[in-house]
Amino acid sequence: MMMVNQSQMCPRFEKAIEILSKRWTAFILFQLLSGPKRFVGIESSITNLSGKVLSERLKELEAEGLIQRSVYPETPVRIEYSLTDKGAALAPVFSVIASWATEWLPTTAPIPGPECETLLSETTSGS
Amino acid sequence: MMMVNQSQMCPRFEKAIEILSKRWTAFILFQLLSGPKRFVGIESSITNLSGKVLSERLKELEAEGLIQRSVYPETPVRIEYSLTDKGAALAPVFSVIASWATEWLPTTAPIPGPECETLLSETTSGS
DNA sequence: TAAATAACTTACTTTATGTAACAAATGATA
DNA sequence: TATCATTTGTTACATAAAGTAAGTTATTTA
Repeated sequence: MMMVNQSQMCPRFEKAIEILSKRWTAFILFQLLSGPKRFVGIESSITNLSGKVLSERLKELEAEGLIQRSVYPETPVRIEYSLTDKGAALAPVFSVIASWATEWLPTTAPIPGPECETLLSETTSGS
Repeated sequence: MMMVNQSQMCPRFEKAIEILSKRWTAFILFQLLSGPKRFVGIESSITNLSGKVLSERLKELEAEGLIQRSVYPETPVRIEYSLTDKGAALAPVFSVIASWATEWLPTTAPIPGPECETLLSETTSGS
């Protein structure tokens, strides 16, 4: 029997969705949008993300060319993760998602959290 | 010990990312962007998506108000899934992702697939 | 009554993720 | 030199999510 790629999608678009919809990757990328961060910094900023999976994701994202890993041999060693140009180019994606969330998701905040408007910093201006 | 929500993210934005980054949901929503589809139509258009998970996701998306389930009591019964206004409002998200993919992902097409440029237009010829 | 068809469900297997203890790397310090 | 403190991971094991394939329901036709 002949195996057929039945997807009607552009392979690059499909790949982009695969990257972004893998669990935790979008959160990790978003956290790095605001600047370089260390391992524990990312870990503690994302609820329920385990160090084990963060380690896997960081390797995957580095392999995809979305983030860069920089080692600073201080005492103790400091390792920073930052977005590459390719990764930083995803900013508009998060901006559009934020716009949609603002318009369509209920606010339902039992405890008032941080102001949403400020969270996307320089990317907040509508497209 | 006091439990603290350590996330620095806007709850609505976090929710949006959660929805979109759950496995298969983005693909399902994208498929519905081009118009209402039946269960098997969605299933066959997304490689490796099982009927079991599709069934779960469709219920979740309906519960979120992103899609609508319509029953047509014909012979045999026909059930169509379509985007609500809330769901259709996600179109720009996919558009921006597609732009990013076009600019930053390698084309690496061993077999030339469908033209990427046409895939996000509402006028895409249906399956 | 039985077949045909679409839309799911259920039981079971495989894969992904969470948890918590442990190892590797680094320079300061004894 | 050797040990220590600190950060960054990694490993072993348990739990949760997803894949597979057979079964169920509902309906009309024969």
